[in-house]
Amino acid sequence: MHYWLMKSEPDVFGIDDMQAVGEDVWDGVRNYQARNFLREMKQGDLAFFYHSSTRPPGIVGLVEVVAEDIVDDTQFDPDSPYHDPRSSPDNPRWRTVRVAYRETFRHPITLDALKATFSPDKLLVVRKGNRLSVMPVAAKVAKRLLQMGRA
DNA sequence: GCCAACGTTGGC
DNA sequence: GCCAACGTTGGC
Repeated sequence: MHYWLMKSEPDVFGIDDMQAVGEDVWDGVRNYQARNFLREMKQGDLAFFYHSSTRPPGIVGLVEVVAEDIVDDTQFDPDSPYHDPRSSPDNPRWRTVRVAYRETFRHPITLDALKATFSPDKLLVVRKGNRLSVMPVAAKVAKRLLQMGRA
């Protein structure tokens, strides 16, 4: 079982939306490095839900991977902001996972707290200039994050 | 709203 | 294959 971190803008889709829908396809990722991490995800993996482009940014909850290797249909939708005209249904360029809401942390972990607790080589999201929207989290770090969030 | 960081595109 | 221009992310 592996841990991950996934970013979302609460103005677009936040942890409350995640809780409301219960389950959702994590669509809209259009970065190859992030997609490669999505491809590595397995059913049962847990992902920290991170709010970006908000004040304060930080980890707010937890979701679980419930289905692997899902085609992101928004790539074929001309009306979608995630439309990719160069991807073909025969060979979809963007695949993702389906996730289910698990919990909202009693104590959201702000980016400031993350920076104070973890060095950039331990937790990628605190690295300056990091723009990855999906990234792995080491088990040891994940355990600590769960403690902090649930405290 | 600004701007640093950095991924992508396209001309050559 | 290089690299300048451009677009996007995301913290502040």
